Amino acid sequence: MRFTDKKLLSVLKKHGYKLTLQRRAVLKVLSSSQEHLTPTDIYDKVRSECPGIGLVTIYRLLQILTEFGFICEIHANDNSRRYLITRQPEHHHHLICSGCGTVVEFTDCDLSGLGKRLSRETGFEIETHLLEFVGRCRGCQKEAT
Amino acid sequence: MRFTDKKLLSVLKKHGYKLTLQRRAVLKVLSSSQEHLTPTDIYDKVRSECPGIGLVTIYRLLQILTEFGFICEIHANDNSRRYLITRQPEHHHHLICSGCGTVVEFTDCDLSGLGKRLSRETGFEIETHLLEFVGRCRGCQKEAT
DNA sequence: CTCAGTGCAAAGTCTTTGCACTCGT
DNA sequence: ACGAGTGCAAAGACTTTGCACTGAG
Repeated sequence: MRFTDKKLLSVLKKHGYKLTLQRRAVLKVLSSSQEHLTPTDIYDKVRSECPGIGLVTIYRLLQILTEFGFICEIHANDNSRRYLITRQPEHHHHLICSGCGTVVEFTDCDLSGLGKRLSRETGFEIETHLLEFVGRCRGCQKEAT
Repeated sequence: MRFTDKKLLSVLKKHGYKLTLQRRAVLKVLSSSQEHLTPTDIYDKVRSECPGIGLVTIYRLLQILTEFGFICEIHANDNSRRYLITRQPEHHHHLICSGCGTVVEFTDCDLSGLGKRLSRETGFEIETHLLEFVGRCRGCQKEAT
């Protein structure tokens, strides 16, 4: 599941944000991408549709989306800095392809048993957890052979 | 479990690295800290013992330690950039206190069932995973009351 | 004595901020 | 027409690199 750009636009509008060409273009790119993108990745993709756009505009929209919880970061892909993708608002996790960067979201992870055990052993009061799986998607498996 | 500075020094020596005062001081700070530290955090801590040290030296040692796999990053603590801590070399995970930043390592996580299910459902060939729990340690729970 | 290691300063990235102009409402 | 939003350029924050000096082996 994933937000459409229409949905995102309507939320922005409801909160009094203006629906500029730039924002429409960025949201289109974000909502239709399966990969986790850096601000610069988004910039490059958006420019074909919206040539004059500035990188700053992307940073500013990303910040707004983050406040709404529409953005989440991918961590497992080490070397890189800060990867972003639109998301569903419920608690969820990611399965990331180490080949092409495609991200699949999944929601069901039963970690309550492990959480309880850690809590018992360490005295910590568990608040949340972060879980990412990394692997190769079908396409990238084929490529490797 | 955690590497002592002695152990780390002996590995460096074995690989032909010189054991300078600066390196000794940084390793002492790293190996005795329970928190995840930024390069600047380390810098501040080391300066009391080794006043003339440069931040650059810390970056350079961190890079060496990373190559050996003695460093790992903490991700769950959002806002911040790049947090570091000495580690045990086996596959392991972290339990992080959202109050004081203390990090506890744990090794046993049974995610093979979940991994298999994801693999079946998505066609991904799972390679690895990243798991972090965030909570409040005993001390920080007391503080809150 | 030798050269890896250091610290300084400068350069490179990435991100944010200030400001005048533009365009959605 | 108004003010949020934009793009430029400049400033900040973080990290890496070049270079001459220092000190561990």
